[in-house]
Amino acid sequence: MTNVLDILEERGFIDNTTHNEELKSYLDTPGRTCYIGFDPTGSSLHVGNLVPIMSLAQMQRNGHRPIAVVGGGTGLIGDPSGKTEMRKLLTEETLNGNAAAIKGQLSRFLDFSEEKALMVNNADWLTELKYIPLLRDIGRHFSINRMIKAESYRVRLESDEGLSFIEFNYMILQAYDFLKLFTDYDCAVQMGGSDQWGNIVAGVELIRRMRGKTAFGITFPLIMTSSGIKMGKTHKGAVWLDPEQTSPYDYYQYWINTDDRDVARFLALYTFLPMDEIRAVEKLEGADLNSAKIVLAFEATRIAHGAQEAENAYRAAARMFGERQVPESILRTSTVPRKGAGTQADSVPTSSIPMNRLGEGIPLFKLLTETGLTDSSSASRRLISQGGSYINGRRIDASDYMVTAADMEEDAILIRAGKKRYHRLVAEK
RNA sequence: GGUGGGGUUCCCGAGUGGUCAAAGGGAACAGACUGUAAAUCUGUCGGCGAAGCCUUCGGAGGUUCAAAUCCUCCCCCCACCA
Repeated sequence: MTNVLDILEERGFIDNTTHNEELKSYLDTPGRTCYIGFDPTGSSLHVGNLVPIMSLAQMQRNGHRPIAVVGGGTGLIGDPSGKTEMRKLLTEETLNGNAAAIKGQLSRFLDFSEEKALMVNNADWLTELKYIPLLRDIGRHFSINRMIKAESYRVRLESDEGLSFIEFNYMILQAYDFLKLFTDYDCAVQMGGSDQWGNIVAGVELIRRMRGKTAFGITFPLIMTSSGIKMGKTHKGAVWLDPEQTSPYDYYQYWINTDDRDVARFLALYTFLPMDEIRAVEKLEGADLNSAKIVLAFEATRIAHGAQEAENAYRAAARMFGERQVPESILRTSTVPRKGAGTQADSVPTSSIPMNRLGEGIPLFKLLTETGLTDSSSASRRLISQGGSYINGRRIDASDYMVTAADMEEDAILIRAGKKRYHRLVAEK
């Protein structure tokens, strides 16, 4: 069980592969090169991108060389796959900025030293292409008859939205990417989400036609939570890897709130913990299952933001929700703190408030809005009247409650809205 | 270009002159129950320091005591035809 393909399979990464047996033996030799394209349509990757990222990391940990292709060139076109409508076209500037940001984030997951992993931007070659030579050299290998049968195009051809010519070319460019990487980096494996199947196969075939060699494709399943939501989505939008957009504490909390049914599956996908430990998690329930969630959250945060941030988030959560000792027997390889790491408040959203304002007293409903815990005074009143507002853990149900210096506890006031949202107020001297 | 149908509060979707801050569902939020889970039940779900007031039904005007609802122009979407 050392072949990466088996590992990926076992951990739930595989949706489909091209010529599975050949691929497997191809990967028996270490030092193979594989790639995944990342769309630079945003300035940050998010939890939904984690499966591709982790698969590259698994590849690297098992002796192969991953290439992350930032789609600076294809991003100028817009992939119609899996989209019901045409994407807005982005400017080259924006795309380049995004590409740079994404590179930074990937380096958390992959070791780029000594070219153990590579990052390239397909804008480097795609923007150089000349139309006529492209048509003559590449275009002639593509059959329109075949292309329009591809799921991604068919959906759009049948829809009211239609498919623009620019999008129709996307497949050709992605196939060209694969050919280019195959030629320049000896990269014979492309991976991607299941919606990429058509694009990947197009590349595999292009390589066979033009080089007479076999290249391979692997696709990942679309990960949904058991409650039927796309992975990494919350009502507030995506869960980002950029700590500026999603704080490590919120990131940790996202994982803590994992549905019971998903814990083991997510541990396999989103951590590097050994499978035999993870399988044991499937039998856990109740409090122990919550311990497993702590490990999941800790590991996921550690991988994305580093050990320090993970520990801060752990301690902040312990302070807010009470500390739970993670038993040694559960996922023992994890470096999660197990013996009372203590608590800390730094990771909880904190703001300061002038002492004199506290002297006069501030209505609680105003403070709730100021700290961002509610959107309006009306919402605050609602919250208070429903018994969802707390100061230092004590429920406040007087809608006209005045917050004063008397509410200070250890130089701070901890305001809570509902069960999970906290804000800490520190007095300015 | 022609003809017909639409654009409603976060989403879907009712509403065709007052009783509409606007049915119903979903999402969300709070409470209870729990394990910071799920399911369930209850409540809430435009804004404003209560009554009351203010803003909202694609945009701009108009008719009317009164408009999401009627009229005019404009923008956008869809269907069929060309």
